[in-house]
Amino acid sequence: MARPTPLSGFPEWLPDGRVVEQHVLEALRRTFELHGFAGIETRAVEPLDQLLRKGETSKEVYVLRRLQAEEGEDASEKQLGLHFDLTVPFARYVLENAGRLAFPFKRYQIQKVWRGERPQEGRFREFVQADIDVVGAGELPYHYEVELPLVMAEALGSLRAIGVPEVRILVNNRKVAEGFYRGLGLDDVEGVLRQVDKLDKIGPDAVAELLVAEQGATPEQAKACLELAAISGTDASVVEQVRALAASYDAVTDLLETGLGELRALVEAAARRAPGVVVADLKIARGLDYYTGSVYETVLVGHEQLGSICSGGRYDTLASDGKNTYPGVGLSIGVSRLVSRLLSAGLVTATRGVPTAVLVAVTDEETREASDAVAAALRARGVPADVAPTAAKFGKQIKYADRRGIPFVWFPGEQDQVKDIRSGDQVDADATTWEPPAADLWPRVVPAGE
RNA sequence: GUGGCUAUAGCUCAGUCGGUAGAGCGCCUGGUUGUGGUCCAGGAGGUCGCCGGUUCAAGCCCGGUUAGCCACCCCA
Repeated sequence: MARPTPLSGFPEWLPDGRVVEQHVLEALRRTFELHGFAGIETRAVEPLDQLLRKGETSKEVYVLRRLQAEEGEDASEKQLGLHFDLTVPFARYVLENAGRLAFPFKRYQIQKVWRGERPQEGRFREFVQADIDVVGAGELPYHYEVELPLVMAEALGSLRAIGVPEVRILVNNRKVAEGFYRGLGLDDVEGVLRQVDKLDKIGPDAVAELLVAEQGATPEQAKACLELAAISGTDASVVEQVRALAASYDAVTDLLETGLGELRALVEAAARRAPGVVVADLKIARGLDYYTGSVYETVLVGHEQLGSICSGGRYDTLASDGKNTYPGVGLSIGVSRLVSRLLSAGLVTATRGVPTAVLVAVTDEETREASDAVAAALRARGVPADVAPTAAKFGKQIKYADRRGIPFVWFPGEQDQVKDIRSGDQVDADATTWEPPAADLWPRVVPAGE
């Protein structure tokens, strides 16, 4: 078979990259569980009509079909698509299991998702998301909108030790934006948000033009939108700035006041519990139209161009079965986006790509069993050990270990010896008692350069 | 979905005016008694993405196609 070419947008890591990814996944899972989130996994597919409820995303959904599907089979059976996020499957799961779940229900979910996008750096067609959501039955207290981003701050903060840069969680509140725009007399809130969202890419002048041309705003309304978008800060003073701005345009509404109250609570709590991490930023819009309260977007400091690595928000109707509605709030980390940057920018590295801590050399094939016995004795005590593939010259066997990052080579004999191939130190050793230093026992993930 | 760029050794790339293919790194072997990395010597490895056209002659020019990268869109 000819050598296959890589498929763009379907990332695969080499073993040492996988070590990094798994460390990240483990760290996230641990933080989520420390905060009481229960883990679930949902199937990879959902009925197509469920997936399409979000509207615009339809083009991105991969549909599933049997290769030999009969003509007309698709019509009689329910069409299936691969899920493109974890929120839609979760909503379906909540409805399906509502009678067996206890609300408010806190869950985390770490799975692959698929999107038919044009790939780019940090943008994939198959990638891993790590979601946390809290969903209530009928109602959901506001304080969860404060707590969830702080859980994510803690989860991402736990990765600082391996070299992950600082994060900044930018927050806004849909009620603030909507209340402000409506107060100005702009009723196409979605449209305005979409234009304002381009601020970082095309600049304020171009956004102002778009607001006038596309949204039918007056130049003064456009100016007000830009002034709102320019407000940001880490304390409650942003609330006063917004209120003053709205007053100056006579655009104060009840909705705006409600949103400002919520934003203030979030910023104040965050300032106490995770100082400097959460920043109120009134230009954060989020394209998704189902958010109804707080919205969140997270950037890696120094890697802002990568885009958001963790986003989410509050939605009043995560799910609804007609009789009951289930409001929720959640965030999702783009694990693949994060890990791909950690690896490509050389921020984080694994000490080795194989688990093996000790390579047991083979003197000759007649005594391979003795080498196997050494490896077995090491493994029995929890030391990952491998046996050399051939009884090649010891130089080659050492090289075999070196190329894989295996730190120790064991030489069986009258008196067994073990060599630390980094230092060259070689000492007598006994397979029933010898242990490598704790730091060498398993591969570790460390900041690059250490 | 729209637009731009690219495609040569395992990797990163060079290849002039169109004249049958190069470097560095990596890999293999050797430098005597079974201990790697440095150094030295030697070696293997290419359908120049694919299909067609122009030409005496194409890696190079032209058309198509596929794939990759980047930007837009959107988003993790």
